[in-house]
Amino acid sequence: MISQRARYAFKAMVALARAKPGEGLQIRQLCEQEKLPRKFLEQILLTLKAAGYITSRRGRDGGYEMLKDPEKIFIGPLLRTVDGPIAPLPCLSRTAYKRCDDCRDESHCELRIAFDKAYSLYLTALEQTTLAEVMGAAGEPARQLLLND
Amino acid sequence: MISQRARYAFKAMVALARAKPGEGLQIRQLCEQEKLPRKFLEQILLTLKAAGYITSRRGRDGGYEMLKDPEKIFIGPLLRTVDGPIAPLPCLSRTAYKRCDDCRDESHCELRIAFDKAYSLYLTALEQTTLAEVMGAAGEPARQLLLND
DNA sequence: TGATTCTCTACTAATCCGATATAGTATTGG
DNA sequence: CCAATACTATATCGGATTAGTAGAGAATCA
Repeated sequence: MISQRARYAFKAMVALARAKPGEGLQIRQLCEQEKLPRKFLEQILLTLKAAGYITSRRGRDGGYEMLKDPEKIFIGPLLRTVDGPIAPLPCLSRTAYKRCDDCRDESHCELRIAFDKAYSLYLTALEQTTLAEVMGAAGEPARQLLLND
Repeated sequence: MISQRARYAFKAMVALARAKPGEGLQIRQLCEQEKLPRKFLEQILLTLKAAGYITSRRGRDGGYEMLKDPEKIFIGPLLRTVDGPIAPLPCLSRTAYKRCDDCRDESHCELRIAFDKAYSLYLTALEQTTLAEVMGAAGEPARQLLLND
């Protein structure tokens, strides 16, 4: 399960992507529109800003605004920014690789092999899907799930 | 990241699958061979037993033994029995489906759409891979990762 | 200047995770 | 039969993480 944090981040990004360019949104509007807890959201927006996704202005007419083109925002990195590493095992992580303490031979580790393929597919999909695509698909008539668990 | 619990479970299953049929392993052997904390492992073995993967015998020459054919043990369900639902969102879970509280229209939810495809691929892979396959692959010469994160 | 809005750090309550403790039940060799 | 052995079951616990709050501070603009 992804964290609540990641969900809020995602919702905020969608809202900001929908706002007219040049016109940002204030945190108050974000909270009210999407029903997000304000102070928690503040933190999240700061990390999104630090990661270069959005920008902000202080003062009377301040607010947050999308900085990066939604067609260039990929779900994978966005998720990683707020939730940290995505990999199911440390030894499968590219951004936070760590050898398992007790692992004798990584290339013959059953656990690693068990998750390698599945995770590779998962990550690739997340890294190729853009925020723009997702928003486009959400606007269309209706959708069928591909599959669930 | 999968839990420590799941890792221990996995290791124990591999060890039990390797043991000769008819000859089980005692928990002490499992702990020593794989360096697992004993009391924690006991709990895990109980849930594996409850799920029908293994069987056990009490008393002096007791122990645990593989019950299910490793060719019929799929990684996905195995993971689910120890770690619970795998899905990144409750609304994408088949075994533990739950609607998100604030969701107006599930079929147009950006968050859901963003993870649908990736998760579908992940789950399908995990549900098609067997313990036997993984153990076979681990025995072969060397392996290249498909990809990491 | 002062109202407004973002920024930054610290804090907290609740939950989860990994692990241990303890008491009990079944089996079997002697 | 009994004592040692091994599994069963439940309660507990410390530490880490998560979700969220508090409050002081800094920028902006009328």
